[in-house]
Amino acid sequence: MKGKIFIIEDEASIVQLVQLNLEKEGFVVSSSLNGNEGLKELKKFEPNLLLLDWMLPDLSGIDVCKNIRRDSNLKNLPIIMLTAKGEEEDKIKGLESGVDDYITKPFSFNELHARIKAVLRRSDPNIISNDLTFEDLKLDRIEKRVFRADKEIQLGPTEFRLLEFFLINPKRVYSRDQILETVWPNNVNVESRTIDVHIRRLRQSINIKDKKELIRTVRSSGYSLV
Amino acid sequence: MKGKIFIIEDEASIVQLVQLNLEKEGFVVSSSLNGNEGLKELKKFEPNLLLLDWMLPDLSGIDVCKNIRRDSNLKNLPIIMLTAKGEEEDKIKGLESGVDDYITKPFSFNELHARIKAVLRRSDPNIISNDLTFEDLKLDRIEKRVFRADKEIQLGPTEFRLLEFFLINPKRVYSRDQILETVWPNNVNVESRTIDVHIRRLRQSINIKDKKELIRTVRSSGYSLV
DNA sequence: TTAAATTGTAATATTTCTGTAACAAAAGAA
DNA sequence: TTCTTTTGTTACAGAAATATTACAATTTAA
Repeated sequence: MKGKIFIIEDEASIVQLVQLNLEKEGFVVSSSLNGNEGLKELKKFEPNLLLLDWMLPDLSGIDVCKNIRRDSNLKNLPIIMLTAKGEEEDKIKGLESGVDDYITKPFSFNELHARIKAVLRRSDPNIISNDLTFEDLKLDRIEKRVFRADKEIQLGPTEFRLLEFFLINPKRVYSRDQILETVWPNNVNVESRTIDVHIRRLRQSINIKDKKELIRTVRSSGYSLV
Repeated sequence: MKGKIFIIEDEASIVQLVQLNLEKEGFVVSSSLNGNEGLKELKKFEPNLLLLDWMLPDLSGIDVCKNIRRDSNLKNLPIIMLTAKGEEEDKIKGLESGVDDYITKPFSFNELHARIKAVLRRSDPNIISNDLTFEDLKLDRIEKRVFRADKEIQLGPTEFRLLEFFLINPKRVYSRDQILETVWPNNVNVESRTIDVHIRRLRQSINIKDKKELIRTVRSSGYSLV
């Protein structure tokens, strides 16, 4: 799944077209033709991104936007505003009201797609694909494969989950307790030093000679991917 | 490739919608907004099927149709007529003039797709492929046959469904639960370990010596086709 | 109806993975 | 330096997951 996108736009033809195209790209899409209803459905649908028309029959796009930014659950929802030609002077106003990007109608689908990807990449990089990557490291969550410099690497289940964990937030340092909580199934009790051993195993697997060490030890704090 | 479809229809919105959907299904699609031009482009495009609007700005659908039937190269081109509601009395006239099927607007895409498949199956069964393939593996869903490297392989019903399942999403790793849910009829209760046995049987059947193993075991995750 | 094929399960064998302990090495602190 | 703390490394036994086999029950075909 690439992510969920909600559309609030009153021109049904645009909605259909965009929806179809996005679904073709692997997004899950839902839509609403006006602002008030849209706001309600939004909360149920929990999208990763909102495409919002500037001019709506009831509320204006800006009003919808403000509403969203006021809602603690939706505060961080990325929004791309759809504006008609000639409304461009309002750009700045739109961005001020908390829009992440805007696009002028008529737009090509490619342009829209590019912007969606850009915005999503900023807000939630994992949605764009099921691959987690960091430098020359790639982890495919669907096929359950790991590559370093395009060479496949064999990992045991725990090492796989461990690497997956680090790849979600590279560079960040995690304590052994944090690692334990997330990577190990709940309610198991393992020694904190066990992690050292798994780190060692992971290191051994992903390290390639002449390539730099990818896992950093932070004494008295934990480990991180660098 | 599933085949080429040409559309002659003057409502651009319908054309767009249908075209997108058909392309999503794997057809190659081209279109024209009026009859005369459509006839010309038809000959270049060489479609396997024509979607023809009843009411066109210049020629009527029937005229286009008659034209086609008179042309020795296009004589056998299957045609599905698109009619608006209320024109239904004309059905018979349409079919008499050499139309293979007709569909009334507004129609759902599913309905259209079903009719297209039906017509194509009659006129050119090879186009509607019900084969799933992956590398040198081929599964014919209609004839219920499986081939590896052009040699037919005998499978039991369950192994067949299992392989069919893997072929729909090759490379993707499925858990035993996912496999159970999809491959086994609902509401049956079989041990999750039973799958191992069927995997073994499937492996035994589709493996050929000197050829690589096709089913990959991903410890603690499941299986996939590779 | 009989024979053959198919299916699910249990029992057993095999493989792979995991956690721990013990010791070595490194980094800080005194 | 020397001591203390933290991390690295290794080996290994037990655990866990998968493979394989055999068999009885059931379905299908002859």
